[in-house]
Amino acid sequence: MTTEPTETTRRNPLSREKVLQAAVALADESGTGVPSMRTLAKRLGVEAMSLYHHFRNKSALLDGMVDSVFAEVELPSNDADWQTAMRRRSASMRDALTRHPWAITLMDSRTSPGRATLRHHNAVIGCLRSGGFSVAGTAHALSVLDGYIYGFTLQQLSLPFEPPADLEGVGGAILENLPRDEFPHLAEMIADLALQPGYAYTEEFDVGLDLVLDGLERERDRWT
Amino acid sequence: MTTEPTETTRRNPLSREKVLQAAVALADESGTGVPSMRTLAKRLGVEAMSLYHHFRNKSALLDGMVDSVFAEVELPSNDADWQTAMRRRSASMRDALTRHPWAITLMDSRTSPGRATLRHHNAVIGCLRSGGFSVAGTAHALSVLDGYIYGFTLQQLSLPFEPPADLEGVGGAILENLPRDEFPHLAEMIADLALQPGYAYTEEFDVGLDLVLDGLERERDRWT
DNA sequence: AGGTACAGCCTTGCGGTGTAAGGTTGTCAA
DNA sequence: TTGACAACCTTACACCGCAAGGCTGTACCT
Repeated sequence: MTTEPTETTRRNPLSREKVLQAAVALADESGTGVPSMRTLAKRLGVEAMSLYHHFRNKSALLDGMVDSVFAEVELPSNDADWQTAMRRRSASMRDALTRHPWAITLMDSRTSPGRATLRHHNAVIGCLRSGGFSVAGTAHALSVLDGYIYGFTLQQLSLPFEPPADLEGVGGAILENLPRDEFPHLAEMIADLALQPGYAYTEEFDVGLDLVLDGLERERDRWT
Repeated sequence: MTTEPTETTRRNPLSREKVLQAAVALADESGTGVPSMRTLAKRLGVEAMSLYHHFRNKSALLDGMVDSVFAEVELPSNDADWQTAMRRRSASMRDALTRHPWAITLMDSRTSPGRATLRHHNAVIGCLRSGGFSVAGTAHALSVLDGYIYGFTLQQLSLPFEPPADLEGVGGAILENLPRDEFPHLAEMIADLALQPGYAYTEEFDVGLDLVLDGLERERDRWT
């Protein structure tokens, strides 16, 4: 009697994972942040309300998105010493946050961590513990390290240009309508650094990371 | 002929500053973040669209809010050495961001800094420069310091409880439905630290800050 | 074979959002 | 007196998250 339009529907029903994947992809494409339920549904060839069968509300979906970003982050290996392990997972973390710029803003509004997030934290703690840190010392190290990683990435994302792009043009434009006599040090810094052809803000990350890691190494045995 | 209902209107017309003040207050009260234009207008006894006579769009209002937070931050004084000056302005910065939790989330979406923001950065740069840092060294120091401050505060704000509040209760609740055999290190850490009566996450800030400042002091003369 | 339970999806509708377009009003200078 | 003009309001639109409830194909039981 009727045709069989439901075939396609039945063939590929949507799932938590498929929805999350689409949501992440959509958020990555539009720099405007998280997609709306309606646009997300449209992308999946589905009505908006269907998504609520897989997620209790939008907040749950956001939780899932954040967790899927953590899932992309390389866990610290136990083969290397803790410093190189931390260096690698820090770079991986920063890369993931840069690939998904919406994630860092999302992170601070979510309070219930997912499994990938828990696994990540557990692995990092384990790495530091077997690297010789006490429990309290691990807490200190985690606080400084993650604080630095998130904060640096946050700053980098708020820069008014793409990281490798023409810093000269933007820097010059800022310099032009900046009252140089009112903010002399700021003007000097932009002039000296940002306009230097070779300057890449991204490299600052490693400078700070090394500073933090050196400090941790020095304090490690003092932290009982 | 008509009565004079406009008297109150004429007596206190709204201004950029009054709108900003109300917006900040409203954002502080409701933990839900930035107020909508309508609720903000209602608070001011005005219709929503009236606000657009003082701000080109909502983004401009948000810029103003962020700038007004920077205006609250204590500028580094030139009387003390750079380390204590940085320690004081860091604490002041963290306090401001804690008073206005919505600000840090807002910061990364704004790209055009206001006057108070520029003044703040200029003063910090000046303090480091006269503390003996080269231009490049100041850039490094700024990157690490601000990164740490923002990142730490971001983490602190995303904790699922009020900083001084009952960590025991929440920690215990988390511990209960956490698969301890799957995340042993995480469980150990929560058990050992968070449930300790004396533990206050806030104090972690100073531990990390001292670590960063010590590192900066050590690297200062190496950075040409 | 017939009945029933149910997961998956859709429809409708509500109260909220930012803001474009244009109307109204009080003030002040010419 | 007139006109310009800033401040403010009204209306309207397209979007948002989501509560409530309807429909339909599948699966299992008797």
